[in-house]
Amino acid sequence: MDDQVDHKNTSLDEVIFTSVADCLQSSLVMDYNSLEKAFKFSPYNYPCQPISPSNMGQIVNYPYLNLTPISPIVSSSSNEADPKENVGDKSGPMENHNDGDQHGVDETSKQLTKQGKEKGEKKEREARVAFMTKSEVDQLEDGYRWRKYGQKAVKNSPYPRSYYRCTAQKCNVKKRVERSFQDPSIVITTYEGKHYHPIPSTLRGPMVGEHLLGHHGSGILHSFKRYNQQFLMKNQHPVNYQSAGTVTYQQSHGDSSNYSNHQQVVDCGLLQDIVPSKFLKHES
DNA sequence: CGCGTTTGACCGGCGC
DNA sequence: GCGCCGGTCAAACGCG
Repeated sequence: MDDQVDHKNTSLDEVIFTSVADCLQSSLVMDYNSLEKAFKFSPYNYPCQPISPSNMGQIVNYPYLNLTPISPIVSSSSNEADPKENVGDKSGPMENHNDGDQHGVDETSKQLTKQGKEKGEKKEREARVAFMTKSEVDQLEDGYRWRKYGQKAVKNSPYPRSYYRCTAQKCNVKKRVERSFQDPSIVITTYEGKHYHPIPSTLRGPMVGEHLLGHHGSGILHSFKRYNQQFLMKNQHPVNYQSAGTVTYQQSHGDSSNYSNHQQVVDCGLLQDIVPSKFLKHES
């Protein structure tokens, strides 16, 4: 592939957001596979993006990740009929999707495969959240246990994409891990779905996140959706959860800077998702 | 033996 | 209809 990023997909040349809010306000629909292209705008050009207290909420749900938001990029991951119709003011049947979708993507797809789909019913996908990680290891330690169920070569990339599924029972959260072909030191991890269980306590002992999430183990997307709700209130825009899409973060991984990184994250409002607003007052 | 990984086959969506 | 591609399945295999 050459340098041209001119595709049938929406051109990502226009896709530089400084906050999740920007992303959500945008009607842009970005395919997951376009993340790779989008990333080239973000990793080093925006090493210290403004961190909104809201988008940090997502990170809480993966307490093992010490993430620094770089360029949050919203991607519609919904397979809803036409993305063009999916964004914007769609008031379709998905607004109440946040609490009843425990059946998950996997079962859905499997059922669709083996039983055939209902007429006119399309497979729905969870919104996805992508993280960029500068790491030599592909597997991020995010506190959850994953089982690899597939690996595929990625077109135009020498690096394969690995598919993982959460090993927890009835948890259909999946993630994809691949390396950026433009910068092999960058690992792109995409989470899909939400955890409805606590973080396994076997890793590194009890974590803050485990307690905080214990009530429902919300998961990264849960917060994301909650953020959307906040965003909704702030902006009075109907935002379709399903079209909320992918948000991209960058993580510094595997060295002593982790902690400071984490501190930075917290300082920037990491706990907004779970900590009363008084903790955030200093920011506003 | 249980759990996780590997890997080729298979399937569905999509563009031509 | 055909081919490409992304995603998933599942048997075989490895490891502790």
